[in-house]
Amino acid sequence: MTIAQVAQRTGLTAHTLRYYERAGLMLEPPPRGDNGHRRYTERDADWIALLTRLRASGMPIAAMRRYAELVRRGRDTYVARKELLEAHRADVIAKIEQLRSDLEIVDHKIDLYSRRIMGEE
Amino acid sequence: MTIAQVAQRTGLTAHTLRYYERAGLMLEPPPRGDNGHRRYTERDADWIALLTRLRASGMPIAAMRRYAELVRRGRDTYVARKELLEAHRADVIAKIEQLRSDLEIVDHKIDLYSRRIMGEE
DNA sequence: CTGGGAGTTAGAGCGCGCTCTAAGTCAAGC
DNA sequence: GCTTGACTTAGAGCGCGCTCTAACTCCCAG
Repeated sequence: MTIAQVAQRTGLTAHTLRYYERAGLMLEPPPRGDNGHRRYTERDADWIALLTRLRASGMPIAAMRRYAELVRRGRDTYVARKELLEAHRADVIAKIEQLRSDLEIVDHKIDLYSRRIMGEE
Repeated sequence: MTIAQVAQRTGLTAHTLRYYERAGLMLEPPPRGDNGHRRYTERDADWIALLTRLRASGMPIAAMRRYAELVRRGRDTYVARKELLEAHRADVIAKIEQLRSDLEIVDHKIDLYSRRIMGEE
């Protein structure tokens, strides 16, 4: 798989894929073909897909790097990995709650404007 | 009210309050005392509190500026204000949905590790 | 043999939202 | 008078996550 294909598949750009690699997010740097081009495996693509999900949920690059390091270190980091994800999970839930609460104010304001608009017309 | 008091109350720093003012987020620049210091009114503090809620819900500074402009322009912008907030509301809801969906993957992974840890011990 | 297209690198640049610095003014307390 | 502390300004700097540029190599089609 070429970098362009992985980009296509994951929605990231080739630039970003190289950036992620530099940032230490890959389990191992993808091997190169004779021409020096990266050749990604299916497993790489799956891993990158997972990264995009973690990223989309607001996990910082630094935490993703820590996670990648744990995965690289193998089976005896299951507990640490689980803890890392649980911490992230708590962050996400807190964020959702925060958004929900802020949404109330927005809704309230919208309501207010609705009534004012009604009152005028 | 001094800038420090408003900072205290809103959780922003004095630096940020001045930045918001420069960014055009205030309804009007707070008047100054004889010493040239800003003197905020209760209404200013309320407005800033609203800004922090909008900000916390992810509204960009630029959108907050547009909203402030509408408020400054007075009563005949109710519809536009409502539309702006409704657009923001849709953004927030979409974000919440996105987070919820990403959370599923995280939960799934946590589950996986739980079972692996169990299996090993 | 000549383009064109896809990849490579190191490193610069950008947009956002602050955050801080430097240099200055002013008022109150010792 | 002198220090301390709260404020003022213009503008620089920062952290994050990309995003892009320049210069290069390689390969293939015409």
